[in-house]
Amino acid sequence: MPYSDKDMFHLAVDCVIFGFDGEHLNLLLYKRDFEPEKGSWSLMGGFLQKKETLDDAAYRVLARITGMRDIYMEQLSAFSEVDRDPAARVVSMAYYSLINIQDYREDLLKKHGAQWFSINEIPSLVFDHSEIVDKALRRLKRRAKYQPIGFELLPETFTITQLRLLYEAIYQEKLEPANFRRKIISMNLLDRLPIKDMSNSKKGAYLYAFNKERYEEYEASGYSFEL
Amino acid sequence: MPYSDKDMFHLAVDCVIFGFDGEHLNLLLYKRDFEPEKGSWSLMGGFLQKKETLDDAAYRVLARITGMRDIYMEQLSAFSEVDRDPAARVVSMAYYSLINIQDYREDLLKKHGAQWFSINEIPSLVFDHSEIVDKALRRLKRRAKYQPIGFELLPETFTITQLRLLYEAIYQEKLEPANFRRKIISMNLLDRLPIKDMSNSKKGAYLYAFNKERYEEYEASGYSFEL
DNA sequence: ACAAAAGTGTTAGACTTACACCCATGA
DNA sequence: TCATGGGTGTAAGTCTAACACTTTTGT
Repeated sequence: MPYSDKDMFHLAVDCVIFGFDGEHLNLLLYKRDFEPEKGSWSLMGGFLQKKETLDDAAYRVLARITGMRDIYMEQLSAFSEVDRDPAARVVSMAYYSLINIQDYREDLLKKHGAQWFSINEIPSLVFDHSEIVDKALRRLKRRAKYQPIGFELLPETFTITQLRLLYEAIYQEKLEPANFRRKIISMNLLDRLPIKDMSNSKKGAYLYAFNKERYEEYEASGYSFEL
Repeated sequence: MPYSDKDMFHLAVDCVIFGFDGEHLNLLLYKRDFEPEKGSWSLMGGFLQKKETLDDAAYRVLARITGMRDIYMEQLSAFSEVDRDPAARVVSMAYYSLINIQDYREDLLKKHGAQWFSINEIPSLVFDHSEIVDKALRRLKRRAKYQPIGFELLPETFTITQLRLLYEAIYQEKLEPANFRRKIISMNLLDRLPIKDMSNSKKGAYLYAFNKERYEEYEASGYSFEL
């Protein structure tokens, strides 16, 4: 048996799940339902199983809690401090994902004791989960600037104002509406639909959809998204 | 015993080690000295041990092969395909590191059958190591643009021309000497020493040193490095 | 003197920022 | 008609790209 002299480890995945409610960036947490630290707020997690990849495991956890598939998800970082889980040595791969908050299945959240928290009001978390969230937030801020991932947090169609509010929530700073609008439109990645959203103004605001195919073409020919 | 019903895994680290020889970006590889795939070119790696973190393990591997400490190193990504190592299930955490090629200990490299390869002439590698290298290269290109990590690949002091050649090797494209010089100097992160390097020109070129403290101050007050 | 690398100057055009202004419409 | 969010215009200032030019010194 090869490597039989080598140590073996429990491997877990922990998911930092972001959602945007139109105003604040939110984080999905749940009350841990097993020991140790049962009852404390925690990221969603689960153990890696023999016949799956880490990505598989992360999607499995996400689907269990939210009922959603086809979610934007990305590896964040491994956390491997020897005593991070006081009960046993567990190495955790952290993932972060961006979901359209309207798609989540309320019943599943309830069932798992899950709850959305504004990123400005995050409670204290078990183990090193606060550190994980911190890292995820920093990563999200950077990524949002240089890759078109913001759209993952919005519905299929959205107004430029909604998009700006999202970026303001991510960056935690105000953006000039006029300049933001021109910049994002000049990238030519949004398709304007012949429909207006009348819910926020009398004039109505055109709805747009992100054109992923076009982005991928541009990207392949050396273009790089920014801001 | 908590979690006793959960699967356990072998955990490895694999290190993508970059060096710059003044002209090309290089990668340190070694001939694998144990089965499976003994004799094939491979990244440096090792198994995680019970009482160390993944970072510890990566530094341990690096020190064993190069004799160096205090090296720039960063987690890249976990690779966890079920059959990535045909001999057994091994989940690998990939790291990449940047070293000053002049510091490496030739004797240790020889002893381990290690060798530098230009990134344009990388041989085929065992398992998924080519994929790991590919990812590391893409990460390095991005990082170099937005963080001052290039300096890790140069000696303590260097000329602006050396720095430019490094960036040209990373980006794989030519840069305007005049504009590059002005841009990097305008960042105010380099200290000019009262010494000239006479080895490449009759006029001589001033040597500079990266001022890390100043960078960290700037960074703390919101500045962000670019290009 | 001249070749060659180091380093400075200059200018056109692109992009950013800030803010003034016009538009459409429900109440 | 007027208040409100949606959307366009514009001009000053900054940044970039390209390339011409000057500096220094070993041979």
